[in-house]
Amino acid sequence: MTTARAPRKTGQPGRPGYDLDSLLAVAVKVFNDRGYDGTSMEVLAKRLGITKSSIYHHVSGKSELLELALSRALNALFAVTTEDRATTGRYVDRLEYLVRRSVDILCAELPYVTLLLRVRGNTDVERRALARRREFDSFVTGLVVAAAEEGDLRPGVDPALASKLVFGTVNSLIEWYRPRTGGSVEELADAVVALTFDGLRRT
Amino acid sequence: MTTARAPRKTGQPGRPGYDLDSLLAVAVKVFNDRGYDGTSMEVLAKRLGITKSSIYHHVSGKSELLELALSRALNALFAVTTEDRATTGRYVDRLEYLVRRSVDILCAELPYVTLLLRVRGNTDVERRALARRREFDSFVTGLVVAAAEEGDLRPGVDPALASKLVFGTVNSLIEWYRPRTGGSVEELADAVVALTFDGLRRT
DNA sequence: TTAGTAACCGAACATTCGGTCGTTTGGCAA
DNA sequence: TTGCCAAACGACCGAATGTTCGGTTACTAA
Repeated sequence: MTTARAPRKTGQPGRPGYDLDSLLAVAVKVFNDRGYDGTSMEVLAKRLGITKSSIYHHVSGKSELLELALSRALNALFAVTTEDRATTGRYVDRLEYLVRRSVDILCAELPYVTLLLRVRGNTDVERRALARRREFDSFVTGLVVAAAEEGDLRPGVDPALASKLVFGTVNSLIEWYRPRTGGSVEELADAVVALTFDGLRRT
Repeated sequence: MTTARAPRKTGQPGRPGYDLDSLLAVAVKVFNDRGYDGTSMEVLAKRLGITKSSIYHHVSGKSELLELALSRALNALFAVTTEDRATTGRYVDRLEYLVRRSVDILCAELPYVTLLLRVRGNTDVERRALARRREFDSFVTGLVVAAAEEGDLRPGVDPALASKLVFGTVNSLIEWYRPRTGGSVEELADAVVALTFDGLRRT
């Protein structure tokens, strides 16, 4: 569990070892295991199988690792908001599409999104990420409000509350979803949409 | 924001100041703001308005603060599992009751439950808390499975998945719920039950 | 006034933290 | 073989961390 050697790289000149991407992947995994603040460069190095100082060859510091990871998650999420089916058609349908695609991205970029959803705002890097995340949230809330105005939502549901709860459901996937445990991502997205839109109880 | 003096205490002998409960309340708030690992005894002392060393008069160390807080949250949650309406009647109704009461407790003990839901398992204290939390989760899953067997759930819903999603929804409250922002806790519990059991879409 | 008591203080401590530096290693192309 | 270069190394640094300890302060009850 301590050392986990043998990265990658082929063909290129220079000594073989980690490149930025493969190093980041390991780092994010460790950050999720122990929390960002709970992860020292020392234990990170140990899990990488290299020394502390070697990490600084790839990255300027601990916070850059965080920034790279958070950007990746945020870019993936924001990309959805400009997709065709998220910007045209009835708003319920846009909303359903957004929920579905969010599940996709959450699963595809699981470690990065996990890290994003746990950011507290202690540093500038974290605060910037939180600001972008709020942007995404307000896009979602806008969809729910518009869907309610179009009369496609169950009456009596507060749109602001509903959007928080729905994306609470989606985001809670990071607490337990692990790839390759039976069933495709599409089936999972179906289940999430079914539950959030039609509910649990037999009708 | 730095110093936040003036605790409480009356009548009793001894110098006035924090007692364990009032100190713990502040500590948990800070832990939630910055994360447990991201909170040093120094900044904690500053927010308490006393010195680092004074904290050790009330508590044996940082980890005891965490343990006290986590126990409080877990005890509150487990208390529900032995209540009458959670152990008798049709299983859907038990489940609905449990969801409703979980919302209550989440709101009533918000800081403590928030801390609990963010534990990563870095130390023994955290791992013990995670183990007790898993116990609670399996109680919930048991209810969902039984409700499905009684035929009260929408067909085609995987019980294990459903229980994870429903409690994902409930637990996501900690991300945004703040006391006294319009509406009682009961109304919130109603909304959560309505959404999880009947869904978002107009029927 | 005097005890008793609960809370607080300040200076120190060993350890761990994130980060720097100059040097070495291993694979490629010429 | 040579030269290049990306990657890794080990020793070190100042600052921050959690904790300890002996002493002080402010209140109550007698």
